[in-house]
Amino acid sequence: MTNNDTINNTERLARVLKVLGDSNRLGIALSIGKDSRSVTEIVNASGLSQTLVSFHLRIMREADVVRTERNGPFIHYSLSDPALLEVLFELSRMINGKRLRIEKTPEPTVKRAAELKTGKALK
Amino acid sequence: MTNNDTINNTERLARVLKVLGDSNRLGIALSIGKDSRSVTEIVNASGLSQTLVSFHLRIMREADVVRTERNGPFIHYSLSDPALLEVLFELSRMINGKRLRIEKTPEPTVKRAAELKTGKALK
DNA sequence: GCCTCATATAAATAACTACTCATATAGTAG
DNA sequence: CTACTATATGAGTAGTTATTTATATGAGGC
Repeated sequence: MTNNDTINNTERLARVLKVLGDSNRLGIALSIGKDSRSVTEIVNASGLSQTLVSFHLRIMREADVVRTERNGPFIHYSLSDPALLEVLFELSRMINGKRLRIEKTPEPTVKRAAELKTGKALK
Repeated sequence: MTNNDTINNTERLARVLKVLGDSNRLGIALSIGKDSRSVTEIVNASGLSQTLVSFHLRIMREADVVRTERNGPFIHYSLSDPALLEVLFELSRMINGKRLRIEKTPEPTVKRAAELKTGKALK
């Protein structure tokens, strides 16, 4: 592996991180999830204007974060690699830590949740 | 967890992603790695100006991506959560796929490295 | 063909970001 | 205290980005 490859890999990674580093786009990615969603669905879920959603979807498309598929008058968007979600959840866990997770929290036990409520686990 | 928490979690995640979504900052984070590096070391490793490195380090510090510790005249920076590296490597693997890894590849065996050299593993 | 719905694109702009250059602060040695 | 090294900060700026408004394209039904 040449040094140049490393640079390019870093840059490619940075590009994707930047694309996801906008809360509107991140929200869109999370709302697509493992599924496939039409623009209208995304618009409704996000509360953003159709134009703005299309704008962000284009950026995500060009960064190859999402894929499109036409279905009649609809264009359905899905994550190019749904495994992205796991990475995002993991990062979210790291960042939001004891503050719980993004979306429906998948695994915290009742006991753990109780600790969080009392602030006991927050140090 | 209220809906508001979700929004805040998403925003916090986006903020960190944005911080890492600049190739200079990402490079700095990767060059710090599991270690602790002085500003001068980072400057030398990155080839960026001291001012620019300090500028980016401040952004990373304020996003809590890095921590500082003073040692005499030096200020050493380290990743707040070194596990961040694994997440970045995983994402990099997803993105750069068969195109090899970032930095010194941590784990590929000799055999694997040989395959990579011949391009055999690149499909 | 025309109408409607779904989506994309273009242009304009305000806000933000990375960067440079100059300067300041802080630690250590003498 | 002075000199030197290490690091941070402030001001200025060019370039980028998110957003809005207006308009275009494209598919399906009539």
